[in-house]
Order: sequence, then C-alpha cells, then structure tokens
Amino acid sequence: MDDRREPSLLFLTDEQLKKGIEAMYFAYRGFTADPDRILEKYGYGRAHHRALHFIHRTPGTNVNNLLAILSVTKQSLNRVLRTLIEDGLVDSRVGTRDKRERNMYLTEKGQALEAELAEAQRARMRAAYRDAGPEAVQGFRQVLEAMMDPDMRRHFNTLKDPD
Amino acid sequence: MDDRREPSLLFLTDEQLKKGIEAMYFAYRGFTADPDRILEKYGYGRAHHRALHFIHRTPGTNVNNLLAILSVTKQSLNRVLRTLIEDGLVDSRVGTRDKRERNMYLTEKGQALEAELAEAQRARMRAAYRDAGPEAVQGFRQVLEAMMDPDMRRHFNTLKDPD
DNA sequence: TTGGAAAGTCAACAAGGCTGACGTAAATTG
DNA sequence: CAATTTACGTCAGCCTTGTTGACTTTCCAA
Repeated sequence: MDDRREPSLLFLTDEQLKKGIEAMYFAYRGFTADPDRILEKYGYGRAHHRALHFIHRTPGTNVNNLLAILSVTKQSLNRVLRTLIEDGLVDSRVGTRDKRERNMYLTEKGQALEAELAEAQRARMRAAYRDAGPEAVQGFRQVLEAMMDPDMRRHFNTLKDPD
Repeated sequence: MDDRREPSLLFLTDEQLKKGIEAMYFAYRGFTADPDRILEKYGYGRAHHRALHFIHRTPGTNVNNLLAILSVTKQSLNRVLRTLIEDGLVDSRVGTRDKRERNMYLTEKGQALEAELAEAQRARMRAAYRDAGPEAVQGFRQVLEAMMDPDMRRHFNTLKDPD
C-alpha cells in the first residue's frame, strides 16, 4: 500500500500547517502596520490603541474588565490609562453603584483618534475581504475563533455581535 | 428607496469588520500562547522563536536575508542570534562564496527546540482547522495573504510552498 | 586599489511587559 | 460594628525587544 497521500482539504501535512503559521505571522504584521503609523504621529503605542478600542467597544467599562480582556497587569494598564486620561482622550468617572470602580469613557478627542485608527484597520480588512472573496470571510472567522484560548473566546463572544 | 441592507456575504458593515479585527487580535494571542510557554522554560522570547523558525525554514540563510524577513534592525537581530549561537542552538558559518556573509544553521540542539515549538504551534493550528472544517481553511489562508503588506507577501510566497 | 557592502559591536534609550510592596476607599461579611 | 475583601492607584525595579547613532573590520567588485 502506498502511504503517500494527495494534498487535500482534509489531510494537512506539517508543511501545509507551517504555511498557515507563517501566514498568520506575516498577516498580523500587516494588520498592525497602519495603526502603528498613526499612533506614532501622536506618540502612542499599541497598548494605547488596545485601551481605546475596548473602551470604545464597551463604554463605561471598568479597570478589572479591561484587565481581563487585555490580559495584562494593572500596573501595565494603569500606565497607559493614566497618559490617556492626562491627555484628555479618556474620561474616568467614579462608579455610581460601586464607588470603588472607575468607569471609562472616550472623550470627543479620544473618539476621534479611535475612529482614525479603526478606519485604517477596517480599510485593510475590507480590502483583504474583497481580494479574498465573500466565501473566504466565513472560513477566516471560523478558523480564527477556533484558534483562540477558551477564555478569550468567551470575551470575544461577549462583545456585542453585529450579525 | 430603502437604504438599509440585509447582512450578506458581499456587504460588510463596520461592525462586522470590527468583529474580524477583534478575532484577529484574540486569535493571535492564542497563536503565540503555546510557544511562549515553552520559550519561558528555556529563558527565551518570541524573537528567538522567530530566528529559529526562519533559520530552520531556510537553512544557510544569511543575516541580511533574516533582517528582510523579520523587519528588525541588525542590532536587534544580532543580540538574539548571539545568544542562540553562544547557547549552541545556531551554527554561524563564514560564507564560502562570499566570506563576508554568515550562513546560519540550526544545531541538533537548535533543531530540537525548533521542533518542540513548531509542534506546539501546529497542534493549535491543526485543532483550529479541524474545528472550523476543511472549507474554512481555504478562506482563512486567502484572507491572511490578502492582509499582508506586498513586501511581506513576496517573502511569504518565496518560502517553499508545500502545495 | 579603492569604494562600498556586509557584518559585528558598543552605547544609550524607550515602550511595554513583569513582580512585589504598599495605601486608600468602599463594599461585604461575620 | 469590626474585620476582611475588593477595586484601584502608585512606587520601585527588572526584563525583553525594539530603536538610533557611531565606529570597525572584512572583503568583494568595479
């Protein structure tokens, strides 16, 4: 019997998996390239982008919630949050129900930067979707979701779904 | 005329694009999680993993080639290569044709670590492919490739393709 | 033979992770 | 009501991995 198999959709060689791994690596670089350029103009980094993104996504979110989504220490997050608050991009309000909590909101200035970053990233994503074709989008999302750690998948699915 | 449209494969709302962006973010974290854990055991970081991966992928590659693929400064790369060479994971041989060049090869020890890292990452990728189904894999790869910067896509396609 | 490419090295710096320790206010629990 | 826990902020110090700039050595090629 011949053990060799034809490349197929079902059987994936280590080499084919490796191409997927490399695709993920190179694509992520493209994914972050446009925001990185914008952030540099303002003297911010990816950490600031992540904070802006998730505060925009969940207005009024507290620090603990952000820590869980971002998986960083509070010291790391605090450094970023502090500069965003000082620079007037984020508004930190004492919680109404629980006064220990701080509820985070984007100011107009913060919304403006978030919008600039988001539009750049959406443009890249839109172009990639267009080039790959509509059927590809489903597969893309399915594989990405399957690749997440369960905890992160939970967070991902908790964020409001537009579908 | 009604401007509202039904969600479809062809028309993507900003919200749907945002979900794609978040999927990319969370998935990349899963993608790097297993190697990160392994690297920590040995006191290495992602930079070491990247060097090991691409030296394994293109045995005998020189520094300039690695710099182009990794898009870092030679000072950054050098620091990583130096430790890998000192630790006996990488063998740096003076070029035969051009003696200015250094051709990089993995030692047995280097191959062992690379294999451990690669297998962990392939396992994650294999599981994601299995969960998402065979049709999804095509789309996944197509979107990722479309998302790359042209320079990186060139590098990606230059690496030996198993298909 | 000389200019420039390739490689390596030193120094200094920054972003953004981390740990550990400590303080304060507010909520919760016994 | 007292004690404990929770949420948050902050200080100090460390690490990895990126950066720029300057400088040297080697050595190929015009």
